[in-house]
Amino acid sequence: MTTPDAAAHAETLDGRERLLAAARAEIAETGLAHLSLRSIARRAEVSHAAPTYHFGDRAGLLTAVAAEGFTALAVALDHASAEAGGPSLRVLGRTYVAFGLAEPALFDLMFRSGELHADDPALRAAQADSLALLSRTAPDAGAKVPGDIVSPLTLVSWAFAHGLVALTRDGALQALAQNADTGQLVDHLIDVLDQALSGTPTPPSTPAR
Amino acid sequence: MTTPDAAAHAETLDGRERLLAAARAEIAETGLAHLSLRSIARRAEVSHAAPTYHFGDRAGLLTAVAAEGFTALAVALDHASAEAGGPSLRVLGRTYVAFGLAEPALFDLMFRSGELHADDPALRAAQADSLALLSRTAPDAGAKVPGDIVSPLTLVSWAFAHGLVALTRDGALQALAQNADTGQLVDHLIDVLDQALSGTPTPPSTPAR
DNA sequence: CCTCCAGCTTGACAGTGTCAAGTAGTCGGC
DNA sequence: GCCGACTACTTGACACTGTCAAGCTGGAGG
Repeated sequence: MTTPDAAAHAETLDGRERLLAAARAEIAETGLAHLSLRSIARRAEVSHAAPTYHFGDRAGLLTAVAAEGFTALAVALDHASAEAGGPSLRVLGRTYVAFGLAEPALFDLMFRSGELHADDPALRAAQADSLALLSRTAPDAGAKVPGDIVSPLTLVSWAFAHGLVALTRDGALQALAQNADTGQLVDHLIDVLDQALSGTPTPPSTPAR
Repeated sequence: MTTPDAAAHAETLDGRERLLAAARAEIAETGLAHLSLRSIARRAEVSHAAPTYHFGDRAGLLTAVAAEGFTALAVALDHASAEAGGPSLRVLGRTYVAFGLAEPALFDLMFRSGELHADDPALRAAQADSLALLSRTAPDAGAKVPGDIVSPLTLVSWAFAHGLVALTRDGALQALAQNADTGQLVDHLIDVLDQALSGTPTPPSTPAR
C-alpha cells in the first residue's frame, strides 16, 4: 500500500509532507501570482523534480493544498458552530469570512478551479465536507426550489460571504470605506444581511460608535 | 505627445490596440491559467517583445485589459439602469452578474490585484467609474456608517453579486443545485436578496415552473 | 540632407514545468 | 546471503516563458 500511515516510522517527515508544508508556506508568504514549483522544492530542500514526482503536475500539488484548505475550513466551521451551540447563518458567515481573510491566498487558490484538477476525488470530498457544514443552517426554511439540496437562504448567504472575502482581499471595500475599520465594517455588513434574511424588515442599525 | 488620437492616420490598427484585442481574445478563449505574452504576441502578429515595449510588463498589459473591462462594466451598468428607468438593486445586480458570467475570465482578471498594477491611474479611474455607477442605488437608505461613501445595503448587494459570479464560475453552485437551471437559480437568488433587503419579510417565491 | 525619435525586431539570458533516465536504499523470497 | 523488484527520489535535458539590451526602419523637423 502507498498510504502514508504517518505514525509508522514517524521519525522524519517524508518528502511529500515536506513539499505540502513548503507549498503552504510559500503561498502564504508570496501569494499565488509568482508561485513556482522550484522555489517550493528549494524550501523543502528536495530536488526540482520532486514535486512532479509526487503530484504528477503543478495542478496536482495545488490540488492537494486546496484539499487541505477545504478540510481546514470544514474543521473551522464545525468548531465554531459547536462553540456557539448550534450552526447559525451569522456564526457560519463570520467563520467563513474570517477563514478567508486569515489566509487569503489559500482561500483564493481553493476556488481557482482553472489551476486545479477539479475532479480530483480528495478535493471533491473535502469540498463536499465543508459544503455540508455550510448548509446545515436554517432549519426553518426548507429548500424551496425542487431538486435542490440546500435552501436558497443558505446560497444567498454563501455568495455574500464569499464575495465579501473577495472584495476585501482585493482592496475594493477599503477603497470605498476609507476611514472605517475594515473588520468592523465586515462585521456590520454580516449583521445587516443576517437581520434582513431573518425577516426583521429594517435593522436597528446601531454601528459600534 | 504619445496620446494615440485614434483617428489621426486611422487606417491600420496600431500595434498597441492589436495587442489589446489579441489579449482579450486569448483570455476569453484559453482563460487566465495558461496565458502567455508570447501567444498574445503571436496572435497579434507582432514580435514576442512587443508587449513588453508597449506595456512595460506582463502586469502592465493585464492592467490595461482590466481597465477596459471596468469601463465596459460601467457602460453596461449605465445602459441597464437607463433602460430600466433608473438604477435599482435588482437591475444593477442582474447586470453585474450577467457581465461577470458573460466573460468570466475577464471578470476574474479585473479583481486579481496581485497580477495587476493596482495603482495604475487608468485602472483606478475605470474602477471608480463602475463603482460610482454601482453605488447610485437606494436613494432611501443614506450611508449609516460615518465616513462611508456608499450605503451598507449597496455593499451587501455588491458582495452578494460578486460572490454569486465567483461561485457560479467555479462550478460551486452547479454542484449543489444539480438539476436546476443555473440561470434561473441565479435570478431567483437575486430576487430573494432583493426582497429581503427591501423589507418584505418573506418572499412569495414562485419559481418559474 | 542630416538628425532625431517612436515603434518596433532580433537575440540573448535566467527561470519555469515536465519528461526520460539513472541511482540509493529497502524489502520479500529463495 | 544474495537477487530482483519496488519506492523515492536525483540529474540532466528540453521547450517555453518574461525581460532586457541592442539594432533596425521609416517618417517628421530643422
